[in-house]
Amino acid sequence: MSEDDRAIARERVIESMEQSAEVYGLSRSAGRIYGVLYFSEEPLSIPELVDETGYAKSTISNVTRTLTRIGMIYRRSSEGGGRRVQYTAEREVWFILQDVFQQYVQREIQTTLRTVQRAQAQLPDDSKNETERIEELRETYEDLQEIVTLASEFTAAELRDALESYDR
Amino acid sequence: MSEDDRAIARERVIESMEQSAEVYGLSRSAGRIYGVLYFSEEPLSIPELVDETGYAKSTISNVTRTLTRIGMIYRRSSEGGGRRVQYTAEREVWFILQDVFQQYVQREIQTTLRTVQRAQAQLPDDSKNETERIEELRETYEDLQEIVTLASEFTAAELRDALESYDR
DNA sequence: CGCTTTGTTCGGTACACTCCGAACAAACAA
DNA sequence: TTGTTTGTTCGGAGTGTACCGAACAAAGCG
Repeated sequence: MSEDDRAIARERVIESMEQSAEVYGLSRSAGRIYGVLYFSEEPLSIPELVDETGYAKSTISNVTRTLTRIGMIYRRSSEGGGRRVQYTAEREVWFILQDVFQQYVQREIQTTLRTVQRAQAQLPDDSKNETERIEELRETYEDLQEIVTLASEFTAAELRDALESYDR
Repeated sequence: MSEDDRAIARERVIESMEQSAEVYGLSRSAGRIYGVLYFSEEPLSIPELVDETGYAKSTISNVTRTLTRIGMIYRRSSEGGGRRVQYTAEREVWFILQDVFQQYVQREIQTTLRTVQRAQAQLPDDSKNETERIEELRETYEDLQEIVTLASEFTAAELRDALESYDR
């Protein structure tokens, strides 16, 4: 098993992370930067990330900021006392997915639900077309909110177990 | 309760759908077109959708195609025998979310899992850094795949019930 | 057969987004 | 102090996407 083979396998997985990043609304560079940090043994600084990824310093700076904001990587204010900033990856993918879920899906469901509830409050229940539709929407979104809220409190294993053991 | 109030409530909800569409990777126009169809009592043709939404005919044509492809709306080859194509909305929001899930999330998880499995197969288990990381990834993604597969077979109510009644 | 209506396709414009490089700020080293 | 390293910010080039209008195809109606 050569070092080359390991590097190739690593590269494939990182490419896959670039792909996934796009699916989750991030840039390819974000996927690569995360991937490099994911496989790195030690924390990396911005210049080191420039070397590893080939991206410009400014790109690294901007992308690390957003990755830090959404909790995919962590920023440590240097450990040698120097000015260098160090980054490490959150390696629990499940945590990351929960965060993305929370920030995008859950938020979207909540605002939609609020809009629907407000719209419904201003309408009478005279079963006109709009009124019925809005009622249906509200019910669905209340279910959704409950599901997402519960799911975000589970670990992946618990969630899997809950679904596998559920008897209809 | 005036017709105006109803129209205003309707408009608010449709705006919310435009927003949601963007979250799910669709265009705003897709959200509005779906929303108009969602509230419409009868099926609508392309010219009618042009009137209702203000979008250009070509935009309606393109967007209805993609909405039809992903199952958010249905296309009926005219019911008066004429050439007009009629569109109706899928009103079960849960079905739509399942489809989106299936097409985007599930697919992404599957390709990632395949990549990780292939990478792992080419590496020995000598517990080097890359090898460990890839093993962790594989486990997480196997859990994820199982969760998503199971969840996509549930109705919203069942899923909610499964989570609510699960005792850790 | 024209003429109208409907729907698709194609080229173009406007806009947002990604990434780069340069300029700048801040801290350390000599 | 001056020079060097690190990190952020800003302007711009390149690219993709949404949407529009025009041209075109296809079908019904006189």
